[in-house]
Amino acid sequence: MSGPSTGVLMFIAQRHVEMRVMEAVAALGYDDLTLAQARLGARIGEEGTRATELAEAAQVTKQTAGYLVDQLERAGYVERRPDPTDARARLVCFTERGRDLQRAAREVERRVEAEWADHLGPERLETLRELLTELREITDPWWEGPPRAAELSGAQRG
Amino acid sequence: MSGPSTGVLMFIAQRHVEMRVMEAVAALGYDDLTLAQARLGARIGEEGTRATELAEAAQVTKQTAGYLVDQLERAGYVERRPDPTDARARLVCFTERGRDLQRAAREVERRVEAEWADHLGPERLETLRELLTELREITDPWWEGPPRAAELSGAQRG
DNA sequence: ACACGACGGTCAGCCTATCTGACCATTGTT
DNA sequence: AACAATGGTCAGATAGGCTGACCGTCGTGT
Repeated sequence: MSGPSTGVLMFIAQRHVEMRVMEAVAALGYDDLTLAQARLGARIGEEGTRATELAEAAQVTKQTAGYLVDQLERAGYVERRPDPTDARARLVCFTERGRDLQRAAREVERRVEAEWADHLGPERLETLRELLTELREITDPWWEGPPRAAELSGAQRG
Repeated sequence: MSGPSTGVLMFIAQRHVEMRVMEAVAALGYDDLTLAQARLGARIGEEGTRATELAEAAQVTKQTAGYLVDQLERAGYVERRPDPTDARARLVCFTERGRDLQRAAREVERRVEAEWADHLGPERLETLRELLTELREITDPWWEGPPRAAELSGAQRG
C-alpha cells in the first residue's frame, strides 16, 4: 500500500482521457470548446436535458451551467427549446453540429479504452470497469439515475 | 460495455475522495485552502520541492504554481527556502502547520480507502490499485519519478 | 574562460469558470 | 387563492488558469 493514493491514480488516468479527447476533437476542427463546456455537454441526453439537471450532474451551480450552455449555444453545439411539459423550464438539445461532436468524442474515448485493453488485457480492463462501477455506489452522490425527488440535494450546492 | 466511460467512472470516484478530504480538513479548522492549493500542496515532498517540479506534477504552468505557492505561504502552510544546490531555485517546504494539515489529509484518505475496502473487499481494492498503477505507465506523462532531464516536456506547457 | 542556450522563477495582463445573492415566473399543493 | 418549491436569469466578485516578456543563474562546448 505505497505510492500515490488510489484517488490520485484515478486522477491521472482520468485526466489523460480528457486531454486526449480534447486534443483529438480540437484537431478535427472543434477548436473552440473548453473543458468545462465539454464536461457539461457530455451530460446532455438524446431528448434534451434541463439546465438544472446538467448542473447537478456536472456538480456546478445552475448559474454556472447556464453560463456554459450560453457558450455552447453561441458556438452552435446546442439550442434551448421550451420544455412542453413545464413553461418554466427549457430543454438543452444538441444541434446537428453538436451531435457530430459527440460522436467524434465517443470515438476517441473508444480508441483510448482500446489502448487500455491492449495494455492490461481485455478481461482485466473489464474487471477495472466492474470495480469502478461498484465503487460508484458509494461515491456518486447521484447514484441510480437522476434522483428527481432527492432528499440528498440541498438548495443549490452546499 | 455500456454505461459511463471508464474515464467518467474514475472521475466520479476521484472527485469523491477530493471532496471528502476538503470537507474533513475544513471541519478541522483548515477552512482557508482551496482545491487548487491542495492539489499542489499534495505534491510537496519531505525535503521540499521546487516550484517548477510542483507545476509539472500538478499539470499547471510555473506561473500558476507560483501563484498558488504564494497563497499557501501567506496562509502559513509552506515557506520558500533557498535551494543550497542551485542559486536560481527555491525549495517550497512545509511549515509545522503545513505538516499537520498533510497528516490530517492523509488520515482522511486512509479512511475513505478503508470504506472502499469494506465495500469491495480488501483484495479487490488491491486489484483496483494494481490495475490503476499499471495504467499509469501509459497515461502519466511524468511516469517513473520526476524526470529531471525529460525529453518529453516542451517549453512551458504544450 | 567565457559565451550562450537552457532553466528556475517572477511580473503583468488577460480570460474562463466558478461562486453567492437577489430576483422573476411558473407550478403544484394545501 | 395563497404560498412554498422549482427552473432559470441577472449582477457582481474572485480564483485559477493561460500567454508573453523578462531577469538571474547554471552548465556545456569550444
